[in-house]
Amino acid sequence: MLHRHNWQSVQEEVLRRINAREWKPGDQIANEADLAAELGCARTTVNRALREIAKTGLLDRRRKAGTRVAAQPIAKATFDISILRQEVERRGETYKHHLIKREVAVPPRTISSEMGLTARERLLRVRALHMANETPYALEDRWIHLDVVPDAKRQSFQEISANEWLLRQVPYTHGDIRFFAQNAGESDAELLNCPVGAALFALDRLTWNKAEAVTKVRVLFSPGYQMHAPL
Amino acid sequence: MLHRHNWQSVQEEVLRRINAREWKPGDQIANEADLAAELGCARTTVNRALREIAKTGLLDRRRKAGTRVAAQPIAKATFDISILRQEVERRGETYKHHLIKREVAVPPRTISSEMGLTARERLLRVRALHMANETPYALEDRWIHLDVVPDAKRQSFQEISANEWLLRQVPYTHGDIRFFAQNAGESDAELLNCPVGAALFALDRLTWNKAEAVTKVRVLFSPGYQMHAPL
DNA sequence: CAGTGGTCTAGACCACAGG
DNA sequence: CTGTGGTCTAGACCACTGG
Repeated sequence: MLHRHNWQSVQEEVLRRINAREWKPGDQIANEADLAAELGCARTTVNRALREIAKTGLLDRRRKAGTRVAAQPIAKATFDISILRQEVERRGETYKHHLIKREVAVPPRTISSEMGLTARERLLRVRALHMANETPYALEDRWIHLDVVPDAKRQSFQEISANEWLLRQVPYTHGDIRFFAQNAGESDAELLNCPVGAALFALDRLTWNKAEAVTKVRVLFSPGYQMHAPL
Repeated sequence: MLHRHNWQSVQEEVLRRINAREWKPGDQIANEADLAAELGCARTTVNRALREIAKTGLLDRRRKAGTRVAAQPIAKATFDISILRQEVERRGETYKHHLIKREVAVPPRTISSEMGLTARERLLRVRALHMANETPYALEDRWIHLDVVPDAKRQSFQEISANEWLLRQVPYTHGDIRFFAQNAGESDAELLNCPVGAALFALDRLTWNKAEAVTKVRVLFSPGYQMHAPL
C-alpha cells in the first residue's frame, strides 16, 4: 500500500477494506496515526477521510475507544427540498400557481400548539395550487406567523407563491419535515383533479427562527408523485 | 470581532451574517484569507467552516469566483434509513416478523429491467410482515439477486429478516431510494389489517454492488406511518 | 492516567476557472 | 494570467473517555 496522498483515495481504500470484509462490522480499525504511517500520508488526511465516512454512518468513532466499523449500518438518504417552481421547471415542465385563499384566521388547536402559540392567535393562511404543464402538481396549505413575518401582510401571493416568497425572503434557523401518505378528501380531489380516496404523498414542514415558529405548511402532491434520493 | 478560534464559532458568525442579511442572497462574501484575518484564525479554520455550510446548500463556492450566499436556498433533509427492527425497538415497542413467502421465481419485467437483468433470470423473492407490539408495522416485498448473494440460498429468513440479514451481511456500493404513496390493495389490507384503499406510505429501494444489482425491495407501511427529519 | 480522535496553525502547492 | 478555493503537511495542544 503506497502513496495514498489525498483524502479521497484514503477513503476509497478504507471503504474497500470494509467492503471486502477485511474489516468486519464491529471491528476496531487501526488508529489514525498508524493508518497514516501505513498509507504514507499525514494524520490530518486520514482524519478527513474517516470523518467523512463516519458521517455516512458506516464508521463509529469515539475518542480513546477508537474507530469501529458500524455493527448495524444505517443508511442516510439526503433529499433536496427545493421550491416547487424549481422542482417543476427542472423537469422541463411549465410552472404556474393559483392562489385559492388568503385570509387571517385562528388556526386549529393542533396547528397553534405545534407552533407554540396561544389558542387564539390569528395567523395568515394561504392556500395555493401549484401546476405543472397545466395539470395539478401540488396543493399547499400554509399558516404564517405574522408577528415573525410582518411583511407577509403586504404580499398578495398572486405573482409569487408563498412557498417561494418565504424561502427567499425569510430566514430560519431550523425546522422539521415529515413525510406521510393521506387519502384525498373531496376538496383535495376536486382541486388536484383526482379520485376521492386516492393515495397522496404529503409533507408537513414547520420552520423556526430561533424560538419562534415562522410557518407551518402541508403540501399534498398529485397521485404518482415520487420523491427520490441516492443512497 | 475577535478570537473566533474554532470552526464552529466561525460558522456561527457566518450564519449570523447571512441570517441578519448583512450578506444577502447572491452576494459574494469575503475570501477565506481576508475572513481569517478579520476573525483572527487560520485560513484552514475558515475553510472548514465555509465548506460545511456549503454542504447544506446555503453557500455556493467556486474557485476564482469566490463564495456567494445561495440565491435560492435549497433545504436538505437527511433521513436515517435503518433496519425495521431497530426502528420499532427505538420507539420502545416489541418487534417481530413473519415470513410470508420465500421462493425462487422470475420477477416481473419492470423489476428485472430496473435491476439490469435478462427477462428470464430467476431471483429469490421474500415477502415478510414486520410487527410492532403485535400489530402490523410494515410489509416487505423483496427480490434478491442470487448470483450476487449466493449465501441467501441457505438462509430461511425465519429467524432473521431479509431486511436485517442483507444490511448486515451484504455490502453495497450505492443505491437509490424512492418514497411515494399507494392505496392498499386487498392482500395488503388483509396483511396490514387496514381498510382496502387506505393511503400507505411506501418506499422502493434498489441497491448495487458496483455494476450489479443486489436487491430490490418495496416496503408498505401501516396507515399513520410518518418519516421525519430535522431541517 | 493514557490513548484516541478533534482541532488549530503556518506555510505551501495545486487545480480550476474568470476575466 | 491570476485570484480563489481545495488540499496536504508537520507539529502541537486539547477533550474526552475507557481501562
